[in-house]
This record gives sequence, structure tokens and C-alpha cells, in this order.
Amino acid sequence: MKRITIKDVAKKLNVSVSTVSRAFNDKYDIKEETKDLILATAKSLGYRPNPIARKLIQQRSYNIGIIVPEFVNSYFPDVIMEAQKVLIDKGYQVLIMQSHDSSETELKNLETLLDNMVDGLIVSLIREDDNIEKYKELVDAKMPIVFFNRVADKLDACKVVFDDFKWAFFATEHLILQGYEDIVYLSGPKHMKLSLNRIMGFEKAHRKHKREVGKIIPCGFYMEDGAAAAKLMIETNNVPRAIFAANDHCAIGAMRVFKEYGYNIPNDVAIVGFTESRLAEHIHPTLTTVEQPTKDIGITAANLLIEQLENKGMFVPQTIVLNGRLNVRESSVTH
Amino acid sequence: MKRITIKDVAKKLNVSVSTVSRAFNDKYDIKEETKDLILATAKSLGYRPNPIARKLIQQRSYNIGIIVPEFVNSYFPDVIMEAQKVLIDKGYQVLIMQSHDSSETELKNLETLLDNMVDGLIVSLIREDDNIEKYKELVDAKMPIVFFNRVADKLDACKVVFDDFKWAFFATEHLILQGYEDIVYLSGPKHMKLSLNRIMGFEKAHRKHKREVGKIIPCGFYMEDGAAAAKLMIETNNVPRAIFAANDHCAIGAMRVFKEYGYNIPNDVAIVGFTESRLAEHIHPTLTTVEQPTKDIGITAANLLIEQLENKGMFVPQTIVLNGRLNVRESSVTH
DNA sequence: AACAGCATCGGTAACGTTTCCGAAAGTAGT
DNA sequence: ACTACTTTCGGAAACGTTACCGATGCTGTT
Repeated sequence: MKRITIKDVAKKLNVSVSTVSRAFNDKYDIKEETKDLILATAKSLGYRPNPIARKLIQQRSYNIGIIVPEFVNSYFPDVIMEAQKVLIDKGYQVLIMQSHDSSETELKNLETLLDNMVDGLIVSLIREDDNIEKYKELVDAKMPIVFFNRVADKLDACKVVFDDFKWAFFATEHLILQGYEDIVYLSGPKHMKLSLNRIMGFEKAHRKHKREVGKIIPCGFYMEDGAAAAKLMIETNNVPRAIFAANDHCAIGAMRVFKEYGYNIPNDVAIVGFTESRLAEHIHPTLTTVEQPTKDIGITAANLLIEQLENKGMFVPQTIVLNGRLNVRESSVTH
Repeated sequence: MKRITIKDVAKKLNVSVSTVSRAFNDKYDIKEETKDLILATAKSLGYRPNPIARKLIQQRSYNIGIIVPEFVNSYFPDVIMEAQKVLIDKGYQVLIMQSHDSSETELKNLETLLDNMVDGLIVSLIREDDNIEKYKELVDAKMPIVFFNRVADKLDACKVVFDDFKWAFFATEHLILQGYEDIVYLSGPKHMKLSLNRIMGFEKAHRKHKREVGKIIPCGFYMEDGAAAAKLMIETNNVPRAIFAANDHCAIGAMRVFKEYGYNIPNDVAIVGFTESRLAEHIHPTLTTVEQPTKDIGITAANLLIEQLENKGMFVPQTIVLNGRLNVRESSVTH
């Protein structure tokens, strides 16, 4: 069962391969009738253009690489899959890589993607500084890249980001308005801009309401991190009235420990998460959290990349800030 | 910044392109010294072999397609990412597609993968019957395929499966040994072999302990499904003493509703899940569940596929059954 | 009638590899 | 010294497509 090539179609109709190629590429210099005829017989022969040959001659791989830190939180799969949809429709192929929170793996991933001759990249960084020279090289060499979620200021490239400052502000203000004094922020790693932005939002909310800014404790994005932080609070007798967590997983990890130790949520400790996860509605108590527009992020990143690929050269990098929503649920509202 | 080709390397050393190719492909008919020399200078020139040209001449895409139903449960990302690791090491590229529980999307995914000339496939089916003719065609045409998780009996292909029968049996027996009468199984869709196998395990455990087989209620794999089932039980006054759920998400959805209605778990209703999820340890009460060896499943599937790709033609399809573990936690043990 | 311009097509080089065939030189056996 | 074989390499075809250049025939204008 040999694969049918463009030559077979050409021979069948006694036309040249160029004409068949023209038919398949919607060129202007071909008669409408012959085009239809060619497409029809091609279909009946079961001909599919060989994408590899096309890539070779066009000097484009039609490969797009995506690098994300992890797949544990549903955030990344959600945005990636949405981006992939857009890209596949445009004829691109998507290669997905996880860095597992390691900058070395990130670099390795980058290398394998480059070996595969990706035409462009969509990246969420592990740390802002670690592989920055490598990315800078790529950006300087006009490689189309879109960063999202975790971005680096120093890179002059396209970025799709969430307004972390604003929504951290709203989340914190929500806790303040509920009347809680003593609010602690379990922050993400401080080397991430997104963490710093949220910290600023956290502080601003306090200042607006003339409160002393609550304690900021560096934490992480996984359940274990939240659990460890909660345990430490309990053991050192430092349980605050309310907690604003780095994300939902972190919040849920903390909630588990508090509940184990007999604390009631929200009556003893109120809690709000970040980056709405699939669990937020399904745990007890349901979790107040900030919803990020994962679909929009994916779609926007993909579209920005496509624009870059199509107008290579004359393209000014832009940063797009997307909006969110605060989903208020039981974990933060005392009755 | 033109990409450096094999010709540039050849010219630099005054050797032929064939020799350079030989150096990079570990061929026998090349002197060790010249090989080392070539590799060294190639590296210094920054030469990377163009994978697309290689694919064209070798008539292989080095593309592997993976089709899974969804990414909501962490099960699929876990096995896929593990499979990808193995495949990338062997020089393959992985294309990941979600079918979103729709057979039509599955078929569409299959078509795009074929358009991309995948050399092989790893598939978890939506339904056993829906696209079976298409898959049969591919299998008959000697396309290397490995099915996992959701497989079809009618297809004579490689399969990597979990011993659903055995572990449903153990999970049920665990509930019986805890002394619970009246155990209900919230089963997965009946069109899936895996559901039927688990039902048989559920029944066998009852028979072994001379019990009347508990009720089997068709459910689904998402939290909503479990929640809906629980709500129905409560409203129709049919709450059993224990529940064996289709998977963890289903179990957690049910738990949420029960807790909302004031039921205590496990003292009023005991519950066990299936396919250990990241939440099992982190919800309250912690969830007893059956752990599937996701990593092994991914690795095994990838290796089976590679074997097939390398010994195309003379390869007998085999089915590999992998083992699991019952993680007993709070949700099923009354104190 | 001469010419420009357009529409439509064919032929061929090119993309960067690998693979096949054969050549050259060296080695060993007789 | 002749043959046979091995080692090491070069040349060229091939993979399937697209892009470029040119050829042909037709239409319309002067």
C-alpha cells in the first residue's frame, strides 16, 4: 500500500505536477475547472499532500513548541489545549514539554524543540533569570516567541499575562471587607514577577483600608506547600484569621491541615485561593478563588504567535493583559 | 543567520556529504578518526542535522500520535507524559489530541494525525464500537498502534490494560470486610470493557462472601456525575452504607453532596474511589482508592510501540496487564 | 496586422538528507 | 606478482513537494 504522490495524480490526468500543486495551494494561475477536476480525482485516489516534503521545500517546520513548568495544576493543560486548537487549525503541529520546575530540564526541552526546528515557541518560564541568555539569543534571532503566565521583564517579546496585581487586590479586599483582621498571604516564589505583583496587590488593599499590611510567607503552588505552611502556623501558634493562598492547590493543602487540627473554615480561619481549579467547587467548604481566563490566555497566545509567524520581521512585541473574576464561595464568608 | 547544512560541514573538511552523514549515523564504513573530526567540527560550526530532510528520505515521519478522551482527570496527562519521555529519547515527536468524550472529535483527531503522517499511535478509545472500522483499517494496514485503558476486544492490536476486574474485586472486598452491607457501585459507562470488568469484580467479591450483589448504577467519570448520583440517592431515600465509585472524581463529587446533606463519611456512608488522583490524599476525609501504575502504563505503551515500529511486519500483538494497589484511607474505615 | 497583456500551463531546480554503487587503496594469502 | 577481500570514501540518485521561468494561445487595442 504505497502512498499516493502528487505525480500519481498528475499522471492520471495528464497534467504537470506544478498544476496539481497549484490546485492544492489555491494559486491564482489555474483555471477553476481544472482545479476542481484535480481536487476531485485526487480525493478519489486518496491523495494526501506529504507535509514533510512541503516543509522541506518551504523551509518551515510548521512545528510550534510549548514549554510549561508542570501539569499538576489544571491551569497549564487548560491553556495549552486551547492554544493547540488554534494552532492545529492553521496547520501547525504542537510539541508540548514540561520542565517539572527545573531550569535544567527547561533548557533541555528548549534544545529538543530547536532540534525539531520549531517555527515558534509558547513559554511559561520556571524562573525569570535562569535561561534568560538563551531566550535572549532566540528573541534577537527573530524567533517568534510568546511568553505567558510566568514572564521575564528583561525580554522584549510578546507576553500574555494576567492582571495579578489587580486580582490579588480584589481577593485581599474581599477578606478585609468580610471583617477579618490579620490576613496572611501565602505567596508564590519571590523570583517570579507574578508573585511580586500579587504581593503588591495584597499590600495595596491593606493600605486602602488603612490596615497594617499582613504577613507575607513564601510558599509554593502545590498542596504539600500549603499543608506545610499551615502546619507551621499551627505549631508556632500563629494561625491568622484569614489566608490568601498562592493558588487553589496551596489553599486546599492548607485547608486539609487546618481541618485535621479541628479548625473550622471559614469560622476559625477564612481562606481564598487563586487560579480557579476544578476542585474549588467540589471541596468542603467550597473555595473562594480568583478565576483566570485560561481559554482566552491560550487563544491569545496562539494568535499572537501566528501573527508573528506571518509578519516575520515587521512585528512589534506586545503585552496583553487579561482580566479575571473573583468567585466568592463558602471558604471566605462567615455566616 | 542561515542554518548550517551538511554541505557546509563537508566543504569545511574537504570530505563528501556522504562521509559526514556516515559520521552522524554511526555507520560502520568510516574511520574512527575522521568520524571524531567531523563530529567535532560539526559541533563547532553549530550544525544540527535537519530532521525534516531525514524524514523525507527515510520515508518516516518520526511522529507518534496520542489520542485520549480528556485531560480532566490527571490519569491521562500522567501516562502520556511518561510515554512521551520514552518516545522523545528515541527521536520521536509526539502529537497529543483530546477527544473530549466525543467520537466525532476522535475521528477528526485521527484524520489530522494521519495527515501528519504519524508512524504510530497510542490510543485510549471513547467508545469501543464507534470508530472501530477506521481502526481496523489501520491495524490491517500494519499501522503500529497500542491501545490502553479503554480498549476494544475486536481489535487485534497491542494493548496495555489495568486489571480492572481484580482491583474492583479487592476494593469491594475491602468494603465487605469492613462490615458494610448494602454496597452500591457507581459504575462507568456500560459500553466500556473496563466498566464491565469492574462490575464483574464487584459481583465476584459479593459472591465470595455469600452476599447479595449490590446495586449497580451507571454513572460517569466526573465530579458532576458523582454529585448527581449522590443527590438522587438522597432524594429517593436510597442512601447505601457504602459506595464504590467509578473513579476518584466521581467519588469526590458524591462525597461533597453527602457532606452538604449532613452525612458523615465514613460513619454514615463509606466510600472508595478508583484510579488514585492527586486529590485522594488531600480531601477530607482522605479517600480510599485503587492506585493505577500510570507511569508504567505510559512507559509500557511507548515501549510496545517502539518494538512494533522497529520490527514492523513480524510482530505479534500482545496484551500486557499491569498491577495496582489499594490505598486504604479514612473514607472507608469506620472507627 | 502588429503588438501588448493576460490566463493557463509545463519543465526543472531546489530543499537537506540518506542510500546505493562503485572506486581506490591497503592487506593478506598463495 | 596475482587475486581476493576489506576498509574507507566519493558521486549521484532519490524522497515529494514548491517556486521560478518560460512557453503557448487567446483577447483586445491601435
